[in-house]
Amino acid sequence: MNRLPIDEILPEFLTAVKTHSAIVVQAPPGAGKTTRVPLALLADSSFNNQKILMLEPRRLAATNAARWMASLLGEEVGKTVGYSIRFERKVSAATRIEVVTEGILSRRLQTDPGLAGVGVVIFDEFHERSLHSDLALALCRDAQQGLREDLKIVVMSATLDAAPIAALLGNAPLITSAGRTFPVNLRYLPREAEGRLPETVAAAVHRALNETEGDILVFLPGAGEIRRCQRLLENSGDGQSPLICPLFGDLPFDAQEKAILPASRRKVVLATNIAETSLTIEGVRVVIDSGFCRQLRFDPASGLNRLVTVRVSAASATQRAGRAGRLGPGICHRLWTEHIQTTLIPYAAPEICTSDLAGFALDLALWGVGDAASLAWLDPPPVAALAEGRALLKRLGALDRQGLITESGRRMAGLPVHPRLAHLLVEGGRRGYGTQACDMAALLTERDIFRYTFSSGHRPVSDSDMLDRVEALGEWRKKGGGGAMPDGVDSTACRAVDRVSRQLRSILGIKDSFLPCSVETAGLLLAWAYPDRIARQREPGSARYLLVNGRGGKLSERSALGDNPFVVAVAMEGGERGDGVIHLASALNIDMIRKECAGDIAWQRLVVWDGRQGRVVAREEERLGAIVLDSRQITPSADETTAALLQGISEGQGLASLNWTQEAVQFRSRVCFIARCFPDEGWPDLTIEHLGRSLEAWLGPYLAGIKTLTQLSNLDILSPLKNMLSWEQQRMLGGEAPTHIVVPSGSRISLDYAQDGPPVLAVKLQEMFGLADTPTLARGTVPVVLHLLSPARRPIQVTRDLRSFWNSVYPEVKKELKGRYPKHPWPDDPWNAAPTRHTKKR
DNA sequence: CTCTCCCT
Repeated sequence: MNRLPIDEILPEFLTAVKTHSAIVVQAPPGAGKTTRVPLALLADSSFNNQKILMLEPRRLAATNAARWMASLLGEEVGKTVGYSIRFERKVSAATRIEVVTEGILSRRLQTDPGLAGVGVVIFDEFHERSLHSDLALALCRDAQQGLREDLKIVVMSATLDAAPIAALLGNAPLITSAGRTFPVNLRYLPREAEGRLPETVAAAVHRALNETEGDILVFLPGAGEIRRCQRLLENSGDGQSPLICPLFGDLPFDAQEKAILPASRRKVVLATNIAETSLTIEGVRVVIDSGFCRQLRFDPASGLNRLVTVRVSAASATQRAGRAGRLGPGICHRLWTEHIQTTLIPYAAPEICTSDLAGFALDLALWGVGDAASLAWLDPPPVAALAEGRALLKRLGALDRQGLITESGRRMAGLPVHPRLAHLLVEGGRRGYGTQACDMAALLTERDIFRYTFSSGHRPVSDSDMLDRVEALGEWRKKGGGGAMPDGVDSTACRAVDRVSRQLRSILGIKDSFLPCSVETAGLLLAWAYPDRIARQREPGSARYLLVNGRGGKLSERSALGDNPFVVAVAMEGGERGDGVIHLASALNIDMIRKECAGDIAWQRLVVWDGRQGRVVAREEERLGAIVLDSRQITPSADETTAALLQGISEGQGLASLNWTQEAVQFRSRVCFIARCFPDEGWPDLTIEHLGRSLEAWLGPYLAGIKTLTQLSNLDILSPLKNMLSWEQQRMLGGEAPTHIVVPSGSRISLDYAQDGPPVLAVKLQEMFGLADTPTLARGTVPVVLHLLSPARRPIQVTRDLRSFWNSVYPEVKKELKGRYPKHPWPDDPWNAAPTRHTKKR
C-alpha cells in the first residue's frame, strides 16, 4: 500500500484507543482516514471478533468506502468488509467492518441499544453535522455510559473545529493528521459586485475562460440562478464557446452524468452545493464561487420551512475552493472582497439548530428520553423547534399527554418516513387504504416525479395537485415501468418512488395489488398527515386560502386546484409574513372534513364588535381551528351585547367614540381638579387612562339596548360620570369646583378646568372694577388664574393677584387702550367705578 | 426566477 498522511498517526491512534473510550481524529481531505482507520482497527488484536461500525453521511460514500477497503484486503465486498444502506445490505457472518449510512445506525441503536457484538463505532465526516449524526452520537454516548463501558467511539472530522467534540466526549484525545491536496490560488474581487448574481457570475466566467486553462466549476445558490447564468453564457457565445453544463439535484440522471464526466470540449459546470461534497467533477482547474447557497430553515412559529439564500460559511468556501486543487495547483475566484471574507461565519449552523425536529423528537421518545438535556450535544436542540415537534407528535397520536411514546408512536418510529407520513401510513393501513398510503408517502418522500421541462416550455396539466402525481405514477406502472412517459414526468423519479413504496409495503406487510386512488382517498390520506394544513378558500375563485393553523397560503395562479373551496396544503413554504406559497396540495370535500375532524370541530357562539360596520354582530360559527365551516345568525343576550360593545370601544377609538358634550368634558376636569386638591378625600379617579380601563364598571350599566355606533354616540355620558360621585361629593363639587363664577358685573362666567394646574377665569377687565380679591376655589385654597381681556376679548394680562393689578399695572393698561376702545369706560379710579359688560352709552 | 442538500 502506498503511504498516506494518515499512516503517520495510526500508531498513536491505536495506543489511544486502548486507553480511552472516545478518540477524535482530525484529518483534512486526502489524508486517507476513511479507509485506513477502520483497517488499522481490524488488524489490531484488541478487537478480535468484535465488529467495527463506520457511519458515512451518503450512500455512495458508504459503498465506495466498503469496496475500496475490501479491495485492499483482496476480497469481495460482503466478506470481511460489508455495508448496509437503505435497500441494500452486503454483509455476512464473516463481516468485521460494516459501513452504514445514518438512518441505518439510528435504527440499529433503537432496536439494540447495547450494540451487541460491536467494539467500535466510527463517525466519519462528522464535521458535516447532520441531524442524524448528532443524534446517533448522543445515543451512542448514552449507551456507552449506561450499558457498554467497553464500547469505543471514534469521531473523524475534516475541519479544524474538532476541539469541542473532544471536550464533549469527556476530553477525548485529539489526534491530528496532515492532508494531501494541491495549493489553490485564491482571488478576491477588488470591490463588492453590483447587480444581480447570475450577471456577475457570467462575467467572471468570461474572464476565467480568457485567462486560464482547464474546466471551470461554478457554485451558484440554486436552479434559478443556474438557468439564468446558462442563458447569459449561451447567448453571448462566439464560435469557440465551451460546453455549459447545469448541475443540481433535481436534474435527471443523464444530465447530471454529462456534467460530471470528462468532455471533448472545454467545460463550464454551473452547480449548486451538490458539487461541494457529494459529487466530484473530473478535470476542474478553476472554481468560481458566487459565495451564496440556499438553506432550508424551520420556523417553529409557523411550523413551516422556509428557503433562504445566505452567504456561505468560511468552511464551505474553503471546501469549494479545494475542488480546484484535486489534479494539481488550481485557481479559485471568489466573487466577494477580502473584507467580506473576514465577516463570513466560520461554519454553517448545524442541522439540529435549523431543522424540523418532529422525527428527531420521536426518536428521543422511543429512546425513552423525555428531556433532551439529559443527553450530550455539541449544540442542544432548540427548545421552540423541539416543542413544536412534540406538539405535532401529540396531534398525530405518537405521544400521549405526558409526552410518552404511544403504541401508535412506536409503529410510526419504525417507518422510514417523516412522522406525518408515518401517521398517514399507520392510519391508512388500519382503514384499508394501505397501498394508496404507501404510494402517497413515497411520492412525498422522494423527489417530485413531475419535472419542469424548460426547453420545450411544456408543463404538466397542473403544477400543484398531488392527485396528478398519483395518477402519473399509476400510468408509469401500467407501462411496466418503462416506455415513453408524457413530457414532464420523470421516469427515473417514478422508479425511485415505486421502490420506496414497495419497501413501505413490505414493512407494513401489505400484500394487496396496487389500487388506484380516488380524489377522496387522496384527500383523506393527506388530511391525516397534515391535519393542521386543511385550508379554506378565502373567497370563491381566489387562489388564497386560510389554514386551520391560522396561517395564509397561496396556490400558484394557474393551479387547477383553485376551483376547490377546501384543500389540504401539503408542501408549503412559509413566507416571512403574510401568505406562504403552497407548492403541493390536494382537494378536500366538506363532508369528509366534518367526518374525519369531528373531534376538533365545534360550534362557537360569537358576539363581537364589528369595527367596519360599527355595530355588535352575533352569530354562531362551526369552526375547525382558524377556519369557519358554517355560520348562522343568533340573538345575543344583553350581557353579551354589552361585553361586545365595551370590547369594541376599548379596541376601537376608546373613550373618543363616546359622546363628550362640553358639560361632560368640564365635569370630568372639575372632578380631576378637586381630586388633585384633596388626594386623601376619596374622590373617584376620572382620568382618561382610568376611565378607559374601567369602562365596564362605570359605563356598563348604561349600555342596555345599545348595539350600534350611532346609538352609542347618542348616549349622554354625563349621568354615568356623575354617578361615580356620591351625593355628598356632587354637592361639594358644585361649591368648591363650580361650573361658573358670578363676577362683579353680574355675568356668570364659565371656568376652564385645565388638564393640570389651576382653573382659568377669562373675563373682560371692565366687568371686574372694584374687586380686590382674586376669586378662589377648593375651600379657598386655589386662586383662579385670571385672564383679563380687552373689550374685543384680546388678552391683556394674566394674573392671580387682582389687587396689585389695579394698583400697579392698570394705569399703564388704561393709557394704552383708552384710545383704541373709546366707547368703553377707562376710569381713573377702578376701585370705585361700576363694573359693566356694556359700553359707556348705556 | 417554483424548490439548497442528504438519509431511514
